[in-house]
Amino acid sequence: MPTKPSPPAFAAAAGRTTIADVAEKAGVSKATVSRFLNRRDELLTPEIATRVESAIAALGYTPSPMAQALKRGRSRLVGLVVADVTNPFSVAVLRGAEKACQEAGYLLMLFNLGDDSQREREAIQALASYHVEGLILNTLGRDAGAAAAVARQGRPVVLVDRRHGNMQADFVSLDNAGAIRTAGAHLLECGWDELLFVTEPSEGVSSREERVAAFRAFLASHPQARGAVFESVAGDSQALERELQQLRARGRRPAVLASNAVITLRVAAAVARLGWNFGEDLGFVGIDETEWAPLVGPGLTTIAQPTDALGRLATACLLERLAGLNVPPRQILLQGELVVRRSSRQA
Amino acid sequence: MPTKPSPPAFAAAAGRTTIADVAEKAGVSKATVSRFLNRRDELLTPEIATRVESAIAALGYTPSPMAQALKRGRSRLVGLVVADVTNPFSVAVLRGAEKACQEAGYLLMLFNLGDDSQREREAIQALASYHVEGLILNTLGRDAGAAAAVARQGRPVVLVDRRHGNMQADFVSLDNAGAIRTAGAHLLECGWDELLFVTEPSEGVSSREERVAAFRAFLASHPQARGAVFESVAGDSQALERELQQLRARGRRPAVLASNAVITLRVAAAVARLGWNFGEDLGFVGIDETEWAPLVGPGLTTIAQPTDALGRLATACLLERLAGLNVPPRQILLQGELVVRRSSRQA
DNA sequence: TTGTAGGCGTTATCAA
DNA sequence: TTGATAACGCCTACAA
Repeated sequence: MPTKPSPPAFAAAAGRTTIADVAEKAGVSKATVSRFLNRRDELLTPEIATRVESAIAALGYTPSPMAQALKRGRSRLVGLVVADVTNPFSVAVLRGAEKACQEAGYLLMLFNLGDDSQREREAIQALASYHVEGLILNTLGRDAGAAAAVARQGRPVVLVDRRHGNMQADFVSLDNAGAIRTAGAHLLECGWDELLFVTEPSEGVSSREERVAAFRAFLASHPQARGAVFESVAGDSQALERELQQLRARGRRPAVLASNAVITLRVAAAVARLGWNFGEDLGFVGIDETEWAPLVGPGLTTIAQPTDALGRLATACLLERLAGLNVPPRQILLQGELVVRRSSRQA
Repeated sequence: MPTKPSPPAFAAAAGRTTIADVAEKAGVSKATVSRFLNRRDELLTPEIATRVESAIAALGYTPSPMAQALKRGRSRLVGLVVADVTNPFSVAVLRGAEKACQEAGYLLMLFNLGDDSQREREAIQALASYHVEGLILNTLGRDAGAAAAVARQGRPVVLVDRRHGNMQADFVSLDNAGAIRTAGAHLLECGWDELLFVTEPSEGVSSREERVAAFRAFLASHPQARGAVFESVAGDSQALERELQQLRARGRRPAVLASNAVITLRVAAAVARLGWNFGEDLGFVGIDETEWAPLVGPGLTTIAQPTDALGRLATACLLERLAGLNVPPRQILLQGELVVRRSSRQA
């Protein structure tokens, strides 16, 4: 009994077309096809080159990135780990990073932690196992081990918005101190002088800590302003309302500086429940520009983060490292932009 | 001069530890390790099993998914293509899908089109080249070819929210007609009887078309209501304002039904510019629940889509197909939930 | 300039 | 029950 004579043909039909198929069709060796693909410069006979070229076209051949990765150790994959995709800031950064990756011929593999910082190690390992060439991290970095291990393997890591304890890596972020100063100065200029900085509990998130510290520093250097810090926890809206009432009892020109969009949402909800009006009963500036900021109350003044640039720069840093750049960890801080609306209007 | 005697040691240090390292350490063959990993049932000598086990633990070995994918043709990767990550609906679906994937031991590879439908083919090919086992598509499907090719290769495709012309595939979506009926009936009950359905130009997006058609059907079956459809294009806010003014001129109880969150944003902006109040000058219901809906004006009534369930079900469909389920394309329609706020309040 | 052969890390087939 | 060995699709010395 003759065994089936056509296992290769069958395989080709079922699977995708491989370099061997191209080689056969062109009547050359696999090596020649590979060379044609990678280093066209290495003078191939024009005739052979065209033969290979048309075979590739005819078969619609594309190299398998997985096989390439396996062989060369490079995958043209960049891993992006986000603490929470639900966060518009992260999504905006993601888009910037994605564009930059695309332009450089890289593919972005996204891993979302869903705000479960336990999963960070798992995420990094998963990504590493797919041989991502580098990592962009917008995470807590509670578990320094995983990222450090990747870095030690010589794969560059870039941190966005959140530093990781002692990790040595490029870092790209909003200039938090500058943003706070801008916001605070704006509020003061508009006559709001009893300030409350509302933030999520810092829980080790560096950007939150930096913003609080910057706010305190701002107060110290502006004696004409009075201010306090309030940590708003997720479930407890009553505490926030009480705090706002006390704030208003303290001064005639009270204002809130919200440390991010999540807090802005909470403050806006509380203000609605209290029946107050932004820009009259309470001044307001929030970090993070959102599509809905113009629509809440009379419009909310915000500090817009350069999210697209953050994503692009993070990617750029990564690609430079990939290209061999070997300098100490860099820190890139970008300015926020004040978007004035009526929540901070002059008295 | 002796050449370096330890290329393997070096390679192991620089790269990751491989199955060969484990085999060596345990004093067995690679095949045995592989068997231990995959089919523990195939009775291994307990002693060998433990030896392998501890070698794996000692080395911290994890199999390389890429090598596995290369060998078995399966990658434990699911591809998700989104027309626009900026869309909160897509992100919410993404989260649901991601959870389901994680639970099943799959990794989600995200590709974002950035609303550039030209890139769909490119996205699908990129994903396919990484041997994703299946595809979840939340896209226009203008270019039927790419997805169809994947499907033809026996890789399941699931469509979310948007159908693709003639493509035969599982489809998971909001029950658009039901949602429109619910919203319309609610407005009528509350006394709003001069309706305007505002939508983005349909541009071949099936969900948009279905919603418009459902609205027309609703009008036809409710003679007491009067209504019209308005297509709002991205840049032209003036046209929308004019339309709203005409609407209000037509009837004493005018209301808008917004076909999604993008439109809700535009309508809210127009209403703010006109100085109107939702729930007084204009009734309102919008499809898509958002975090900011409670904060705009007196609170916006919405139809919340079961985004998490959509994502999970899409994944479930995919996994069933992967497991060999072979039935004709299914269509899974989920109900939306009416979230009543004051924008639709009774006269 | 082109082809042969070996190996990347796995799994699967076949002997032993 | 275990171990060689040959692929998977690709790249790259090295040889021709």
